[in-house]
Amino acid sequence: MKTFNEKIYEKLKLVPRGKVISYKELAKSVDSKAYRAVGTAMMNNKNAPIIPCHRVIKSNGEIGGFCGEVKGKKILEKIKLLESEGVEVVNGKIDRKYFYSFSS
DNA sequence: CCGTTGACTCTTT
DNA sequence: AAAAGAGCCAACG
Repeated sequence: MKTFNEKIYEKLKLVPRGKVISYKELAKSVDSKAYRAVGTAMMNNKNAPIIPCHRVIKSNGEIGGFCGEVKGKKILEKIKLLESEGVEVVNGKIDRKYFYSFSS
């Protein structure tokens, strides 16, 4: 039995470049509503290189607090640059059309 | 086993 | 529109 975070990682890895997904949708993809646990899994994520955490965002289209307004940290622009490769980031937010869905 | 915590989300004010 | 409160699940001590 894989742990919750493992399942989340698998799903997240399936998200194509230029697309993003919200915590809720990600949790739902694993048949759970643990959107909180999803975020915790990302924080704990030991598979950092294989997990595009920056591709996971909030449902309202904003980036997660992990790079939103971290004083002293400049990762904010780094994330925006990564998303700019395929996702149009407007005012620090992402359009719904860039949201990836597992329901095909 | 229970209480606290967290990269969240939804509803109401 | 912005802010606050309640609800949600999993991991840790």
